[in-house]
Amino acid sequence: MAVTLNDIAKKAGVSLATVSLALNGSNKVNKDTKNRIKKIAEELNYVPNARARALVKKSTKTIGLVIPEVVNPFFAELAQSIKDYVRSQDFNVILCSTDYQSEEELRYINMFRSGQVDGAIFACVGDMMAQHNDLIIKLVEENIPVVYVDRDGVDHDLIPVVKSDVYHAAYQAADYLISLGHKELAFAGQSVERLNGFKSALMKHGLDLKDENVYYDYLKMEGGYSVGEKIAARKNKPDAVVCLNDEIAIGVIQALIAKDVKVPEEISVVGIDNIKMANFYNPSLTTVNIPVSKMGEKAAEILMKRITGKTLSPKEKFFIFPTKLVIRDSTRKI
Amino acid sequence: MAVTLNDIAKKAGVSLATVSLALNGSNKVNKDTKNRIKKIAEELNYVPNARARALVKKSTKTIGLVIPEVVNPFFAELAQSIKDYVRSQDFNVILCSTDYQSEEELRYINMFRSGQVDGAIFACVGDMMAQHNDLIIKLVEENIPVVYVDRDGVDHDLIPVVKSDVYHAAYQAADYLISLGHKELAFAGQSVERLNGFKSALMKHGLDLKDENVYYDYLKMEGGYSVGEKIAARKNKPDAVVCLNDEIAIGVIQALIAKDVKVPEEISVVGIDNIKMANFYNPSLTTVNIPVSKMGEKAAEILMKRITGKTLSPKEKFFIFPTKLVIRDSTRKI
DNA sequence: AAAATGAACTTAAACGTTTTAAAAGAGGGC
DNA sequence: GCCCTCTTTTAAAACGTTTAAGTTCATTTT
Repeated sequence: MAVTLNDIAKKAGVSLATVSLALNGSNKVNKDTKNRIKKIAEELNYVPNARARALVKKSTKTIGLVIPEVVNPFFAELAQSIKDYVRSQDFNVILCSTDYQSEEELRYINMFRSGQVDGAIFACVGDMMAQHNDLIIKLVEENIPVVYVDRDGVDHDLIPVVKSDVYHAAYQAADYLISLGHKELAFAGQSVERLNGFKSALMKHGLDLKDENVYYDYLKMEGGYSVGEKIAARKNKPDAVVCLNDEIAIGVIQALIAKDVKVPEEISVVGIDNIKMANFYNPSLTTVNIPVSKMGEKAAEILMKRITGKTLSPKEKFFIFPTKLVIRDSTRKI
Repeated sequence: MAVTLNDIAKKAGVSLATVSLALNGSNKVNKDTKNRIKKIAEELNYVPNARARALVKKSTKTIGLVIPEVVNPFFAELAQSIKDYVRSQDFNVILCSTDYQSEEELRYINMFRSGQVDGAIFACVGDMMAQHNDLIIKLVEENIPVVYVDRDGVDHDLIPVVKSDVYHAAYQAADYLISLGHKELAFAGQSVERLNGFKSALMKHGLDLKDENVYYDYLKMEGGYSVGEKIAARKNKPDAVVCLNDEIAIGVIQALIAKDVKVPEEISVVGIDNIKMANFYNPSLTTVNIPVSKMGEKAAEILMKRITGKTLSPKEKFFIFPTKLVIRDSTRKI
């Protein structure tokens, strides 16, 4: 059906090897024959068989990207930036979203072991599911490079980690709210690291944290909405809330507004991530920027280095991006 | 390095063929040997080489998904639903986003021709870029099945199209606004089909459309914001605007509010798509629902049918989904 | 003129599976 | 002992490349 090297070889009256060499631009083949072969290939509309090539080269020029879901601006942007980078190196990315299902991650790991990809990036599925770090370590030991992004690193020399300082992000958010005069801060979302950063800011200013002010749950936008409803229903409301991410923050705000609690007049809300929508929401959202695109690009760059056998600088084995407070309209001075 | 059929064969004292047969569950091999082989495979932690398998089976169990960008809730949801469906058939999806670049689409088409995928879905890159329908037709003629979603179909028997009735969606939006008493409607975004639907509603009610009320441009959220600013700056403002999609609508609203034009009190705004954020925005967005997930699932189902050689019902060759008006708070009766 | 060099091309192995056709072995019936 | 049949196993081709190791033949070197 499809035209192969052999077809070209016959038509050109040379051996299949010559054709291969010619099309790959080897300088061991005569210029004239090379051109002749190239012309014939063109005419026949030849395109090399990627499957055959993959077998002999032991490479599919494809990487796997494991994320919890695409329908989440943060991961979408991560995916985009990673795709953009690897694409520039003529690689492709297989989209592996797990929907926070541990078994799905497992299936993907097995697929990776089969050699369908040359490497993989595992993004942040940290807190909320059983991890397969042991299997992932096996994977890299079988020479399939892996890099983690925003996922708690196993301390393994062969698994580089690209992170943002989310501990500090939560700290910044809380610290800013306190500097505005807020005294009773709440936290929404499930992430040890962020919660700890949040706590450390309170501690620094000698504020204490009531249990009822911690909504430590696996939340999405709808979950944020429920938290907002719960807060609105309390007699003693917190005067500010730090959310694990912007989506949750938007959910919280929407619920508060719906229950006639004014944001930021009565309660200040801050998110983390700085997704595009944060700037377009109403009120626009005060948040802590996480440079997702840069992180994705860096992770991809590091993975490609590993795939091509380049050595990493020590810094690249644990690359941490700083976060930055972005002040908008969902917070105000008391 | 990695363990192969041969390794198992040696250890089991049988031929490589027997091992292959055994592991693939053939009933031509003795039960005892089968079990013995399976046990050894287990012990050695064997996993079949996907690259070799792909070569002989002429299948990679992978499809390509071509979309303009992932960072767009509509396409993210489409991607998610397609991934979910094909995953249930043990297939994977390669993420091919073009950033609206015609050449990128071209590169992907060539990659598809090389046999890296068993089929492909091309989503909606219709109006805003040079199309490669001719090359895509070649692709399917080379036996790589393709389905279009929300992309203007070439009239080719081998290219099924899954669509939503966006013409009608725009009609519904405009019709609803008119029923609320609005008389001077504007349109924002670049899509012939939607603009035509919009126009037909005006026509039906005998309203005419001034040129200045058509912001026919390739827009994203930021673009919507500019349009909102322009509208806010006009002395004679339209009293309602229909946007190509929800993102643009949100941009428009955000700008209007920033310029102290109240939505919906002074201007009603309606979107199309019904992304999740439409319900969480403030004001929540009146929009026309497009069942993206269902569309994605249907497209994937049809593609898988084509890949596995099943025949399609006539209906499946042109599958069109109805749209539905969703009334929220960004519109009001005059 | 023999030997050495080098350019241009070819042979054949390799990659790791699947799968077809053939071989080998085990019983059974005559 | 021979022929058949049936089960189990194996050899080998095929998939379409890449590439290391030849081979051929012309040209240069000594």
